[in-house]
Amino acid sequence: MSNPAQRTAATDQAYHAIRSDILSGTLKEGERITEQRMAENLGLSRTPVREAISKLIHEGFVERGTGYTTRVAHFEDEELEQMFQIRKLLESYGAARAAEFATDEQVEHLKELSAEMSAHTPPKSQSDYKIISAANEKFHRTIMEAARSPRLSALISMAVNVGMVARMYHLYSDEDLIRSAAHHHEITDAIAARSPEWAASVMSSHLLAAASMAARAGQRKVPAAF
Amino acid sequence: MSNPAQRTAATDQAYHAIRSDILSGTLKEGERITEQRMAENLGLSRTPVREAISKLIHEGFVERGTGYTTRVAHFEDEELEQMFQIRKLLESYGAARAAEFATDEQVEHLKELSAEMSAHTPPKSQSDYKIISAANEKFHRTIMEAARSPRLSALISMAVNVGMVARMYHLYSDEDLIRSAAHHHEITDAIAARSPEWAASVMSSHLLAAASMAARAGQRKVPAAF
DNA sequence: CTATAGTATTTTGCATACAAAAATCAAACG
DNA sequence: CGTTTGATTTTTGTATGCAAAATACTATAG
Repeated sequence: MSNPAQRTAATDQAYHAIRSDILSGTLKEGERITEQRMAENLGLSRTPVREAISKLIHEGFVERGTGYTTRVAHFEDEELEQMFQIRKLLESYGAARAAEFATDEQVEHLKELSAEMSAHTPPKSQSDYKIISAANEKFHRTIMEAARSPRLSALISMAVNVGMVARMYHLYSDEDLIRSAAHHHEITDAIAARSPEWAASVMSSHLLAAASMAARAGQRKVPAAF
Repeated sequence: MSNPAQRTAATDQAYHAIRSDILSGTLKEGERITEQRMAENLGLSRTPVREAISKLIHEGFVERGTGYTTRVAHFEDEELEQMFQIRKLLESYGAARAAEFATDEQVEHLKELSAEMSAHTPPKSQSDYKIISAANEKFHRTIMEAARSPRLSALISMAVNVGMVARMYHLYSDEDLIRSAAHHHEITDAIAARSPEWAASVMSSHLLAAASMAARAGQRKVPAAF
């Protein structure tokens, strides 16, 4: 259009913008989205928007129907339950390996992330939710890196529908979040103590608790999160 | 080049071609790949190749280094072990769910497949191997379908496909294959008996045995689990 | 001969163009 | 009034062009 030398990664910009719109509810569940409209709104061309959408599809924020219909993903409660079960299997294993292979720097990083989450728990504002959510994501990713198994990481990233997780976060009660924070601390300690079984066990509890919350949340209606 | 608007999914074509080249070894581990060269080889433009590569990166077949270096992901020897551990986790869970959700028709089908495999075990000819292999594949797929979890199915098929092409015939001794056939029968019985724990337990044994064979076979080839 | 600086060549990221598939709309028909 | 069919407009998939970043190459200095 008129912006030739844009050196700020357009794909990232599109990705975050759309993702944010989905999480904020600006784009509602089931709403149809098109590359062109998104591109126009952002003042970008279709190419980076297209790539961003591909990524969002892979992560489960967006889904393609038959033909040219692309819409904000809506997910079944059953799927959410399944996802947590699978995560439990894979991430427990990952945590055990992390206890074995994590570097001191990674352990330190986990401590920082745990502390950050605790500092904002229970959350008092929307921004607290965002901070917790982001730190949580990074926490789990750091553990998987520490597990030193690219294949495992790839599988988990396929298994985990980030969109589902992010959108259900606001369904956690304060008690849930406090316990979650405690779990993070305990997982960190288990890894620091180099105890694979302990780490796996706590991770398992952590995700079973999450699965239970997911099931419980199925009763209520979701008013589109933060 | 001179190809007017090909309507046969170019992205899929590129994806499968590159993936296949990686699995077959045509593209070696650590080898650098560029969009342009891939596109030229396939007679496509960069765009679909680019998308295919993005997908492959996300799935862990390809990795980006710093800058413009994109190369075939390095496949550690140790990852073989990981692969079986992961498969053990996922397929045991799948077997448990199958015990819960399989239809009578599916149970019947599993019985037929087990019987067919037994009838050709130990194999006396190359065609016996092929029959066993085909029945084995169908057996596992049927269990997966019976598990009623598309996400799980997708993950397992990924885990199995990664680096595990069908050139594993000679790694199994007759004793191995006899035991494998016994496992299949027992898994079928466990599912027929609607016992998730039994099914999961036998499946676990089944894959641990396969892992052990893989370790015994050395660092070179990767067997599929019969 | 090695190291380094400067240049030339790749390689990617983004924008744009165009054709085919799909969706939308409208008119004809029951 | 509802349904179907045909034309019109979106919308996507793919190709292509271009500029900037990164790599490879070359020549020069030490």
